[in-house]
Amino acid sequence: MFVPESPKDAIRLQKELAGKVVICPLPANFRFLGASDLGYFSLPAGDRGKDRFCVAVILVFDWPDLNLVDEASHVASVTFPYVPGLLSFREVPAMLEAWRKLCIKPDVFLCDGQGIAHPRGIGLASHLGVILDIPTVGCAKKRLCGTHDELPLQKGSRTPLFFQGRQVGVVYRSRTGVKPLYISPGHRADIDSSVKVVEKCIGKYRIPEPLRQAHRRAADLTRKAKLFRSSEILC
DNA sequence: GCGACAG
DNA sequence: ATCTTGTCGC
Repeated sequence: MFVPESPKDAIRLQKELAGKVVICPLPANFRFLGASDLGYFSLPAGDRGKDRFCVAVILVFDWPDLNLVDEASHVASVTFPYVPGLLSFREVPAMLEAWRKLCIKPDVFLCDGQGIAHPRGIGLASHLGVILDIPTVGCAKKRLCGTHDELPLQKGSRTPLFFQGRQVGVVYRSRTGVKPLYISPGHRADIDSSVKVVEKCIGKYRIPEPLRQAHRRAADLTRKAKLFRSSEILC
């Protein structure tokens, strides 16, 4: 039951995995930070026009300089539908394949999605962290669940994100006037150290630099993969 | 029953 | 996420 057949099975598995999530400070010192993202594409009209694929990308940077030191990617077919709260079942499989291809395994991993700021306490970052048993941090561009006070427009401002009476993360304004980020621990991380890592990754833009670069790489590879597979079908 | 709803 | 052109603003 590694890959659930239905959303119902997925939720059952989530509740099981949620019990394995560990909340503790991230390593005080570490050498490599990983960041991942996915791109999706479908083939042009035709018999297989509805097939969906995804490209998972993982970038590894040295810390705290953030120079790119390794990279891996993997193309796979999408096997699970997008359901809010079940995103990890769509993205984790391809991510694990990309992880296998890395030469340098990062010490801390940044994910494009929620950590424990999730209805069942196990968003994408937590799920991946538990499966690989590595420290992960969730950094989402939108809120999935929870409530919070209004946030000042100045960059650097933050406010706790609460869910069911307890703090699950932080809403963080990475740049003045932009929409905030939703930061929460994934696995083997806590709220404070998660925010600190993300904070140190903010460059000139809203999205932390490692995730931003992973996103660009994923977009590039997705475009290439689509062209390649399209031309293969024509032959 | 009516909204909300990561990517 | 993805499909898509121009366009308002710093």
